[in-house]
Amino acid sequence: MKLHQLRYIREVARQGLNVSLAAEALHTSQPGVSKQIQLLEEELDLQIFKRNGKRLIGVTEPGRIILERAEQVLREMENIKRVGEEFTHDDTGSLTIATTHTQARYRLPPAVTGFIEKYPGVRLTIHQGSPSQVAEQVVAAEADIGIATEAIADYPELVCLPCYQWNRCVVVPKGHPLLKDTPLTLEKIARYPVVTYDFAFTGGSLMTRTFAEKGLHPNFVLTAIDADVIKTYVTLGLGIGLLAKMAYDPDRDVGLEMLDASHLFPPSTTYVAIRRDSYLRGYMYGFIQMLAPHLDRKVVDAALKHSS
Amino acid sequence: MKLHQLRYIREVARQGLNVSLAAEALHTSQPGVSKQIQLLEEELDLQIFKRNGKRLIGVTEPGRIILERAEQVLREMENIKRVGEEFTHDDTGSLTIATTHTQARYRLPPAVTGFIEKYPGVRLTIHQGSPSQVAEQVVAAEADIGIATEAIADYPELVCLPCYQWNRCVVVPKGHPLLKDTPLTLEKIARYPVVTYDFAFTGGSLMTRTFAEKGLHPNFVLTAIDADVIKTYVTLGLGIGLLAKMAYDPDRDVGLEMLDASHLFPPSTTYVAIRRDSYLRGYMYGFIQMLAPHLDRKVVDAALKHSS
DNA sequence: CAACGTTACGCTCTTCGTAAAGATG
DNA sequence: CATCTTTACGAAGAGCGTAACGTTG
Repeated sequence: MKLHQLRYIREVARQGLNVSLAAEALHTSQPGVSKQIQLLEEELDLQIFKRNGKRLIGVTEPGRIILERAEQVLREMENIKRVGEEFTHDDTGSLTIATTHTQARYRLPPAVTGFIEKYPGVRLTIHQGSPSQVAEQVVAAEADIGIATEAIADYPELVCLPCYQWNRCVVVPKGHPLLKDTPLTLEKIARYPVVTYDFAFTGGSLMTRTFAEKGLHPNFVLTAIDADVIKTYVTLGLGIGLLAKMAYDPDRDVGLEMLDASHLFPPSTTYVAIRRDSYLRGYMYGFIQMLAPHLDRKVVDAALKHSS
Repeated sequence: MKLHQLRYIREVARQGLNVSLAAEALHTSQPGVSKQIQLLEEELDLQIFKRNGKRLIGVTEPGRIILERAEQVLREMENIKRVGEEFTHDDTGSLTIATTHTQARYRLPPAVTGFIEKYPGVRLTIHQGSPSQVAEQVVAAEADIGIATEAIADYPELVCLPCYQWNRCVVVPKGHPLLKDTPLTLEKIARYPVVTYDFAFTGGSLMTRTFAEKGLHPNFVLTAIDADVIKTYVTLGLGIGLLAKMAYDPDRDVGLEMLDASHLFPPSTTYVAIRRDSYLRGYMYGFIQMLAPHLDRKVVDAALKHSS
């Protein structure tokens, strides 16, 4: 059993059971891939792929299990390589962060600025997506770190660390009647059309639940994945905006006013998610701590170890 | 980076940093091992082993991490091999169980009997040891399954499943005054010299704690790791025995009488422990269920998946 | 000097790529 | 018949073992 053979079956599976594509992706010849897969199947004495004549048409039950395990092995090999890099070039490498729009736009910038200043040799990449996409990317080891608020604690492969809490606010166009009608309540919000996050997104489902508990069903005229889109439509007078307080910027959002709504909704917690089995580079610990000072190396290591 | 290289560094570490011994254990030549380790270190661009001239005298910090990861990789390769065996020879293989004396002697026999009847092709091995030794063996993948009562839930690498509960009894020589002095209490037990389990062993520490809570400090004249030893000395009149109820056999223990002590001590739970990342053969599920019928394949898989 | 690790070298086995042949839809 | 997989074969390369050399305590 050779590592190459595991790489080959993984790539074939990833390329939709197309051996030719896999060979190309691996910068090798197609017959070589074919051969190695046969050898592996012969050694294990079972079929990994279902075939119809010469075509691969599926993955067998044992094949599925083997593919999972193979991924694990290859990830761990990556980790070993990382250890080498960490100890010889501890200030160069790459960091890929998966996160949602709101975090990327309003919460990460200071940490990112500090990071590129402290670790100029590290290539930083940010992938944006829905919370579940964020989680999936970390699970698939396409991202080193995931930052999101929802749907991220349910993956057994991930360790989640509470990063910070936040709450919501209402934004309205200047001169809106709600500005004088204090204090703000859920009932008053529900009288107006509401523009807010897409339900799949940060805190979306929690908001509807909070309204529903009071028997309220506001008119959600528009749901977006993007706080800037929400604010744009509020400016246009489409309705009032309900979004993360951190997404309101008094300097920039000149046509809008903000009303704190922290007392109306339970606070949400944003988490940092890491694969349990990943080996973290020094600068990754650095980034996490810049984002949440209480998450120092010890805390993160303890969380990783606690259930590895 | 080759799998062989990982095997080599693992074996060298295991053999106390002796390359020659490692080469022998791996059935290969010593220079080959030396060479491959050098190549690996060169590729990773760091030292795995500390050297004094040509002697290996220690493991470097990155080396320690790499060795851990290498073990993980090699274990996972073992698992893949197992998958092959499971699907081609699903009724042959081996099962190694690590457990304590009391479990092996009084609780496992029916399950073992049933097992060898149902799976005659599987070679069964039982390793006996203290609870911590049991746990260590499972962690080191020297045993597939660990069965013990204490000190086994603290290993993050292991998943523990509650197997069954049990409690204690007092055994006394025939005609002992305690037999007529009902009901049995802790105070009455403490009046006599006590023969019981070694403190490191099943329920030992729990018993002393229970006595101490009542301000009692019985005279433990002998502590043993073995229920049969305890009973032997009780027969000899050294004191009264305090042991697991399952360890009393009315047919065999002819010179002894048993007094239930379940009401005096909190019940203990015996757990089955498995490495989180191990691939279980079908017959392993079979054995576990024979031992504890509620632990069917679904339950075990759920527990393994829940935190892998 | 005895035990241990490294270097040197020739041999073997594996792997890879190219070319050709066989299946599939 | 275009696409995809397998078979065949020759060349390059990696790993292994023996033997000789260098170090360590």
